[in-house]
Amino acid sequence: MTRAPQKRRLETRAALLREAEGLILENGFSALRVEDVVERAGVAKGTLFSHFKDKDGLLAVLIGARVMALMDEMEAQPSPEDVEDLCDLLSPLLCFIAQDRVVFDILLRYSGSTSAVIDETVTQSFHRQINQLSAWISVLQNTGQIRQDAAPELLAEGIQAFLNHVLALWFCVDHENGETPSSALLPLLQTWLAAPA
Amino acid sequence: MTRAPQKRRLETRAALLREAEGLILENGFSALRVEDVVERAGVAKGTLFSHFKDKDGLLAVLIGARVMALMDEMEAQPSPEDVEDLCDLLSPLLCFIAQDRVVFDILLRYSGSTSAVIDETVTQSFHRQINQLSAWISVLQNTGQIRQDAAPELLAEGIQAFLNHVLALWFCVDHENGETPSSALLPLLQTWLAAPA
DNA sequence: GGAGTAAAGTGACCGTGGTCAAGTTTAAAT
DNA sequence: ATTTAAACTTGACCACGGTCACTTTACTCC
Repeated sequence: MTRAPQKRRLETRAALLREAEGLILENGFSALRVEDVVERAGVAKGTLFSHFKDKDGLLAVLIGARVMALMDEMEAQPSPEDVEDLCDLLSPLLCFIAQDRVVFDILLRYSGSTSAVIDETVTQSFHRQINQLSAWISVLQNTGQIRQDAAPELLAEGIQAFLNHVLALWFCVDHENGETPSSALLPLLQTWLAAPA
Repeated sequence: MTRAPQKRRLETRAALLREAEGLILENGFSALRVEDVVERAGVAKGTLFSHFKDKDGLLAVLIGARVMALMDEMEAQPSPEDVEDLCDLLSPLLCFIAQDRVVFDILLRYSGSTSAVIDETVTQSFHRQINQLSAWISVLQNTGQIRQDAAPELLAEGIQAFLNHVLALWFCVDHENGETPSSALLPLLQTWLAAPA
C-alpha cells in the first residue's frame, strides 16, 4: 500500500517544476540542464530523478501543461466553418511545437494517444485533441463541408498524422521567409477531408 | 579548395562503417557505442567524429544504406493492383523501421525529403520513396482504383505521414499479440486514397 | 518523550557522446 | 632528396544525464 506523499515532497516537486519553467522561459526548452534546475530549486540531483523518471519526464509534465492551456483556448473558440478555419484553429498549437525540436520529440514519444498510463498530462492532452478534432469534424460533416464516408475519429487521427508530418518537415528546412508550419498543412487537410463534389 | 581524400582516410572510414555494421548485427542499433566502434576499428575516438558529424550521422549512413536496399527490393516488385497490395509492399520497410526506436528517430530527423544536402544517402532514399510511391499511385489512378482529384506527389507525401504515424503509435504500445505496424496502416490508406463511389 | 520505521533527500560516482590543441603522415613543390 | 603545408589522427579532457548506498527527516505507536 502506498501512502499519501508528505507536504515536503509536494513542495520539492513544485519547486523543481517552478524553477524548470523559469529556466525554460529564459533560455528555451533545448537549453534546459538538470544541474541548473536542482541548483535553483536548492535540492540534490538525485531528488529530481526520484520525482521524474528522467529529464524527458520533467519536460513532459511542463509541455503537457502548456498543451493543455492551448487546448483550453481551442475549446473556447467557435467551431470552424470550413477547412481553412480548422487550419487556423490548429495554428497556435503548431507554432508552440514548432518553436523547439525538443517539444516535438517529447510529444511524438508520448503520442500513443490511447496508451496505458492515462494520468500523464501529455496523454490526457492527446485525448482532448482527438475529442476536439472529432467534434469539429462532426459539425463540418453535418454542414456538408467535408467528406462523410469516414468516422470523425479516423479523420481526427489522420489530422494528427499530418500535424506531425508538417512539423517533421519544419525542422528539416531553414526558415528565412515568414512561412508558418500551418501553411504546409492546409493542402494536406483539404485533400484528406475533401468535400465530395 | 578541397583536395580529394587520401587513401588512408577512405580505409579508415570503411573500417568504421564495417565495424559499426558488425556491432549492430550483434546487438542492434540502440546498443551501439562509439567507444566500441573505434576500438574495433583500431582508431581514436576523435577520428570517428572527423568522419561523421556525430553518432547519429554514422547511424544515418548505415540506416540509409539499409533503406536503399529495401527500396531496391520494392522497385523489383510488380506495381500494386489495389490499396491492400500497396500496404503489403510497404510492410518490409515498416518492419525494418519498427525494429528499433533509434532507426525511427534517425529517419524522422532526416525526413525533410526535398532538403538541401542531396548527397546524404538517407535523403536520397526519401526521394526514391516519394518517386516510387508516386509511380504506383499513378498506375492506381489510371486503373480507377483510387481517387484522381489529387496529384500523385501529394498523395505520396500523405502516405509518408501515415507511415510515420503508425510507427509512432507502434513505439507507444506493447506488442504481445502478433500484430504488425502495417495492419494499422491499411484503414488510413484506404480512407486517404478512397476510390470515389 | 523515545524507539522504530518508512519516506525523502543527498552527492560522489559512472557511462557515454563529443571537443580540440597537439602530434603524425602524406604528397605536392622545389 | 628536402622542404613544407595540408590532411589526417590522437587521446586527454569536458559536459551532461542518470544511479545508488547512505544520511536525514517525519510519522507512528507504545
